[in-house]
Order: sequence, then C-alpha cells, then structure tokens
Amino acid sequence: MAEPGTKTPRERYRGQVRAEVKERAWEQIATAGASALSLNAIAKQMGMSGPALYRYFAGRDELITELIRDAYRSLADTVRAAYDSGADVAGLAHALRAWALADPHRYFLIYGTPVPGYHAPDDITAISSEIMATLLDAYTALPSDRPTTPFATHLEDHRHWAGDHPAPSTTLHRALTFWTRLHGALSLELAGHFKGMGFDPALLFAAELNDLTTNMKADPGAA
Amino acid sequence: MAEPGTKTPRERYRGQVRAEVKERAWEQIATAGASALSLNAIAKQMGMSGPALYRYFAGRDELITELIRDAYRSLADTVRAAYDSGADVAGLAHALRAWALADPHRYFLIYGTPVPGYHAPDDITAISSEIMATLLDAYTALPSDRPTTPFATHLEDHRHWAGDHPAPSTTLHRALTFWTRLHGALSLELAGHFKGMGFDPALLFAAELNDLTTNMKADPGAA
DNA sequence: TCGTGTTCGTTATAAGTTCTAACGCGACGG
DNA sequence: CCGTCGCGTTAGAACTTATAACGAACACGA
Repeated sequence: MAEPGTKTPRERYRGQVRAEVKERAWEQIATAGASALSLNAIAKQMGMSGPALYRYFAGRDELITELIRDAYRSLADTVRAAYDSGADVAGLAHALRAWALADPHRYFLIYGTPVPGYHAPDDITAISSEIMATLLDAYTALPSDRPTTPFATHLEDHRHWAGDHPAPSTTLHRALTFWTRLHGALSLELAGHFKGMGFDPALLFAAELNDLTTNMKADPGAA
Repeated sequence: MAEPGTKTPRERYRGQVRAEVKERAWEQIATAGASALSLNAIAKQMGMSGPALYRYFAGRDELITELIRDAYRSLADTVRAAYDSGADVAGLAHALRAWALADPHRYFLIYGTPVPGYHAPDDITAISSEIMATLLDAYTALPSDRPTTPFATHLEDHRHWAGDHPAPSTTLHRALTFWTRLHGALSLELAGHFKGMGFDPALLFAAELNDLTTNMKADPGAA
C-alpha cells in the first residue's frame, strides 16, 4: 500500500493521461465551444482510438464536470491570490476581468447557459463559497457609509450562504451586488453583445466598479 | 402571381409546417436545452421521418437562428408593449423579468453562452437596437440629477448604436447600466446560482432596480 | 379535362457522435 | 517468476446531422 504522498507508477501514468485529455479538451473548447467537445476527436488527437478514454473518464459528462471544477478552482485561486497579495475590492475586480478575458469559454463554463439536467456536485458549490468568502474579506476592509437597504435586512434572515463570516448584512448585499453587476457587464462583453456598439467595454466595467467601491448616499428626496 | 397579401396554398401549408416545427423545437428546448435540440426527434413527433424537415429548414443552424430571431422579436415586442401602455423604467424592468422567468431557455438563447462560429444576421442586431431605443425612450421620461460620468463622456464619441436618439450621453450610460445590471441579476438567478443561498432573487432584482431608478449623488469625499 | 412541373415525403446512405462489450497484450507487484 | 490488474484494441448498437435519389401528390395552365 503506497503512502498518500508517493503514487504507484500506474497512478502516475493515469494522472498524466487524464491531464493531457483535459488539456486537449480545453483547446477544443476554446476553438469550438463546450457543446462541440468530442471524446473521439480528443482520443484521435492523442493517438489512441475511441473508447480508450472511457478508462479515464466515465463519459462526456464527467469530463465536463471535471473541467468545470478546474475552472472554479482556477477562479477561486486567482481571486484569493489577488487578495493575499494585498489587492482591495477593485483589485479583485480587475483580477476577475483579466481571468475572464484570458479564456472566455472557461468563464462561460461556470456562468454561462446552464445544462438542463446538470446539477453541480457539492464540492463545486463549496469552491463557489470560497470565492464569496474572499469577496466578503475584501469588502470588510472597505469602510462604508452606505445606508442599510431593505434587501440587506432580508439577508439578515438568509445569510447561511456566507458561512460564519462576521460581515454585516449590508456587506453581504454589497458583495452580492459586486457579483451580479460585474457578471452582467462582463458576460455581455464576452458574449460579444457590445460588438459594433463602438464603446470600450473596459470603461463600462470601470464605471460599474467605481459605483461598487465609491461611497454614495441615497437622495433623501426619492421615495 | 399572388399579391403580397394572399398566399398560395402551398405557401400557407409551408408556413404552418414551419410554425409547428418551431413550436416543437421550443418544447424540446424547454425540457432538454438548446444543445439537445434534435431535428430527427421533431420530425418523428410530427409523424414524418427524418430528412423531411430539410424541405423547411436548411439545417439545425437555420432553425436555431429562426428561434433566436423569434425570441428577440418577442422580447422587443414585450418591452415595447409595456412602454406603450404607460410603463416607466421600473415597469420595463418588471416586464423584462416576467418575460425571462416565463421561459428561461428563451432568455439564454439570446443572452447565454455564445456559439463560437455563430454570427447574428443584421436583422437580429436591428431588433436589439429596437429594445435599446425603447429603453432610451423610457429613460428620457425619467428626470435625473445624476452627475455626468467619465464613461458618459466616452459615450459622447461612441453613440452611433443609439441611432439618432436625442438622449444625452448620461442617459445612454444609464440605459446601458440598466441592461448590464439587470442582466447580471437575472441571468445568475435563471442559471440557478442563487439556489441554496436562501434569499429571494426578486428582492435582489428590486434592489438593483431601485438603484437604477433612484436619483443619487456621488459622495464628494470620494476620489 | 388533361398534361406538366414544382414540391413534398420517402428510403438509402455517408460520416459523425457516445458508449458498451469482449478480447488480448503487457506491465506491475507479490 | 507468475498471476492479476489495467490498458488499448476492435466490433457493434443506437443515436445524430445531412445529402441523394426516387415516387407520389398537388397546383396550375392550356
């Protein structure tokens, strides 16, 4: 029985093949999209024929799930690394955008059109919580004079997704808003919906980010 | 030669079949997603076998393009109808959300993960402009005391996508922000990313909408 | 009323896909 | 050194999109 650290030659080989399969899969996704991912084509590319890959992945779904997991992991690590090296909320936003622009398909694998039957395993939702936790950490360091909101009071009763993070519910609201707004600007940019409109998507992103990090007061005159 | 109004029996029949095919396609998309759309299955469902559908659609791509066009048309009409019946910006937002919730797959067909090779025909981008024009109309009726933004001045030089709409560039910015923020909240909700978090997505949407319609002043203390 | 020609639906076929099953070779490990 | 486990193969089933060729039904003009 091998210790957890060392692996048997077979395990090493298996790991290498799995890694190469995933690498080819990413290339294929980058050029043809996730829906056109073909196990057959990957096998041929690697010099082996068809069903050999089923020794390494139970099927197309498992491969894609693995890719999604890797994508989440990569995003969580990127965000965390930015935070650990001293980045503030804005720094996190720029890290997110850079990560997304580096490989749009990887972003859409996480935040794109959901597959009807598919349900993410628990460990993937756990990674998602990691990202949220980092965001809450960053927002905790950012002082705010924003007034509390009805939604924030609603979150008071529904904050279990934040784990045991001590951030006040207004911070929860801000983090959630960070997520939805930047995803909105980013996903439309990556999907090409701004193509032909002429303006610079980076400036739109920057404008949204500015709203997210600038302290504002609600106009008392408004209802 | 038939006048433009009346159609030959063959054209009527052709139109009926095309319509039924699209109807079945929508059902199939609603249950299995757009990627699982099968011409063969639709044909069988309609009592005819396989390649018969190629008399009506050049292929899978043309059918999907047609569905995308219909989806855009439906959204543009919905938004326009809301505006014409006196809805303000908030009314438009609620119409948008209701439309999206009524058939999430239809929403994702427009705003979901882009197909790598696919480029939308010009008439589809024209419908997109229609939606934007309606939004600009609604925002024009909404008075604003918001300060101008760097992005708004940038839009000053890139406003050709607004056609000849007389709205000031700050309004262009507000309309664009309406789009990206509501899309952000809506798409994450529809994709199920809020599942298990417990809070009510409608309240998050309402909070974003409130920010989009409430007059605010930037805190002078911020850089 | 009777051709004529367009259009439609069929079957057959090609080239793909995922995935299972059965078989043999080779290497790893006791 | 030898058994067993793992890997890769080919064969095949059940799908898919899409094209080709054939026959029948229908609309339309003479």
